[in-house]
Amino acid sequence: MGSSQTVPSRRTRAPRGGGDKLRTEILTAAENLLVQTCDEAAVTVRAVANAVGVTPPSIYLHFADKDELLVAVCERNFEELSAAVERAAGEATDPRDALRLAATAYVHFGLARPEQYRILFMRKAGPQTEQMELDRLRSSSGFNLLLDTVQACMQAGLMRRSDPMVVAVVLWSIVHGLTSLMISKPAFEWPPMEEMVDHATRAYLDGLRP
Amino acid sequence: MGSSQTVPSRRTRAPRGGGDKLRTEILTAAENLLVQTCDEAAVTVRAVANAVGVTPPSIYLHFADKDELLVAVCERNFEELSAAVERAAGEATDPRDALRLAATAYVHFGLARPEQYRILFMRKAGPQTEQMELDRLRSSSGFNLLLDTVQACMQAGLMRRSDPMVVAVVLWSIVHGLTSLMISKPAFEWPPMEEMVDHATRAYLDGLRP
DNA sequence: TCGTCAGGTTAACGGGGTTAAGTAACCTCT
DNA sequence: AGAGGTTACTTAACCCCGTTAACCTGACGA
Repeated sequence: MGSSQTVPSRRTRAPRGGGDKLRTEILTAAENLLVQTCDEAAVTVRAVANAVGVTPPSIYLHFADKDELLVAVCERNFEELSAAVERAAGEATDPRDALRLAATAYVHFGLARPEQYRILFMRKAGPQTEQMELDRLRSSSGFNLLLDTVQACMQAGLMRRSDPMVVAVVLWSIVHGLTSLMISKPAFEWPPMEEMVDHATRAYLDGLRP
Repeated sequence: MGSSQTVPSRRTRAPRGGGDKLRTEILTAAENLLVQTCDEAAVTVRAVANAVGVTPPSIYLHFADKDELLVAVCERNFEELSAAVERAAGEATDPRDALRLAATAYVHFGLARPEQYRILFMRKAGPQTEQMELDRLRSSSGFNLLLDTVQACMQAGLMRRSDPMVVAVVLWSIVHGLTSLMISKPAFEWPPMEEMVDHATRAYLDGLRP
């Protein structure tokens, strides 16, 4: 790989059917920018276009606006988060342990990708963007697995019977609360993350025993 | 009190010692903008200056940058949040109930001022801004009251002995998690707020019994 | 070969944060 | 009462941002 030029030497034009190639190039360039700078503000349309080797208006051939681009970038991470949580839950032997392992995996994943987590779960989204995100959330295997696991706990007699939706949302709130607080106030002297997650979920689930 | 003009007819210049008058005018104008539009993006330096009846550079006579202005606006709300939580805790008879009442008051307060809550607790702040916020947090009566109340629970035999800091932070995470999730995903079909807060804190505190 | 159309570009608009330099009202001091 | 000097601003401008309208041009089927 030779010397990387400062001006990324305009892309060669894509062949006839290959317009979608640019779309994925934009997505990976935007993701790289987000990860490298760790700052959503650095991901400007112009910076992304420049990284791809294209002019800014070309972005709008594939994304309606900047918001849609950011959401598309983070969709991938949402799938990965779902997968990581499911994988962790799969390691457990009983559904109660599955919830605890999933909780730790969730926080761990979020803290490893703070900017993406911030965009996914801490941002103010426009109405239609939010609707899209919610649809994706509800149809995601992650959230449904959470609900199912809560119900499995109740059926197995590990958890007092109550509204599973409330329990699921509260569990989500606990892990989201820890994750988002640690992301937005990194300079605070937080106790060790694993200790907090373990303590929180253990105590909450203990309090829900039959 | 005539007809309010579209162009707010330039302020009359402040007298000699009264330069600080503009500072408070800027703060209240910015707060009004934030509350009325319910959108942080609408609070631009230019809009604030225009609302006060002054030109944009005047803002910088009193605030280093836009960030400092926003933080100054929300400081007031932080004090109010502390006060509201303390007031609620004061209604309780035992420290365990104090925690529950404070939790509900916290979420209630946050949901009533979503944009301010977002700026205070969900934003990415610059390093020095964050340091200021953390100092204010640590020296706030609200956070110290939380810690004290947790310790009071332990001393009263209402709560198993463990690191009070962990318990306090987790309690904070629970209420922050609920508040911030409901703020950033308002279109989700959340169960009733009071039910969730009550369920969450009750279960968590039950799980922490000796 | 030639027209068409996908896959881009050029140029520009309006608005944002921020700064350097200028100006005018106020107060003091004689 | 008038001259400073300080305070409280303004004027003008810079650079970056998202976004749009209009144009261009190379690839490909007929």
